[in-house]
Amino acid sequence: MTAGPVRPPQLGALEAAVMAYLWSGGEGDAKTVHAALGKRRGITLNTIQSTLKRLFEKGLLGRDKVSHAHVYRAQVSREEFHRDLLGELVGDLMHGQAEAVVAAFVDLTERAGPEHLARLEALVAERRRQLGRGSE
Amino acid sequence: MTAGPVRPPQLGALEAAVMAYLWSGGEGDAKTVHAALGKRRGITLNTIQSTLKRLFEKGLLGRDKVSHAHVYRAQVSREEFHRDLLGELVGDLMHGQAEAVVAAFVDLTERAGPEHLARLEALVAERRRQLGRGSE
DNA sequence: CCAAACACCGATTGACGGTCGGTTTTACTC
DNA sequence: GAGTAAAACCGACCGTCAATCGGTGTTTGG
Repeated sequence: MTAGPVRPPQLGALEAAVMAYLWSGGEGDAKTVHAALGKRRGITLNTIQSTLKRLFEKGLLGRDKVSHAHVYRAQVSREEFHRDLLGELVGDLMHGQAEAVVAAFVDLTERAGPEHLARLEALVAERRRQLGRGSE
Repeated sequence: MTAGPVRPPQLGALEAAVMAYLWSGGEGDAKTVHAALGKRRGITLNTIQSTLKRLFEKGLLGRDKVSHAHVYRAQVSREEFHRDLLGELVGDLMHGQAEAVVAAFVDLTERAGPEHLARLEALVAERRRQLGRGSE
């Protein structure tokens, strides 16, 4: 096996909305999801069904047959998905420009809310402390 | 103002290669770029030309007419582009999961090379120090 | 067994990137 | 100034992919 690079699939707008719904709501069948966000968008139940199926095929959703309906649920947690997404990008960018990437991230963190900087610093400190033992 | 959504365009494989070349090489016309990476791929000069033009239209490249040829150069630095790219993603993810995003990033930084953690910590510390005083 | 509920298939549309062929424009050279 | 070669430009086609839905199976509950 060739070690498939864990490519987190790019999601379209509707796909992202569906994932967000299931990450928050836990689970749901096509009808439920359609009621929650299909109605507003004026799209048919069929569209939701197709989207759910595609997400299922991408491995992002799991499903169980309950009576004659599929009940979908997230197969990959929001955190996991985001981690992969970020990892994909950062992994690419880190080649040669690691410094710049790190700096950019600090910048973004501050912009997202200076209070997050404290959290960031604490996490980094902890990691470094753990690195202290064992290696140089 | 709410900040114009600076959407960094997603680049295709060839586009990314061209940008990488110009970020490193400084500048070049279609022929140069084609010689550098078109030949290997067995693609026409025309293809390179189209790609350069699209990147120009996206605002990523600038160009000057020298004699009857366009000489292209990066209009957006690699760092700037990466910053925008990262900003786009992080901005999306930070909504609600800021903690997780920060943690994931620290994780990735360590994986990319534990020596980067020191840099990260230093940067964060500096930012926090600057937050203490007024601005300017 | 029949009808509703639901899944599945196939087709279409609209972006986009990659890829070129063919045409037009441009700029030197004689 | 005409001729020519270089390069730009235009338009077209293909492949991929998400969104969208109509039509057709399939399952189930009464």
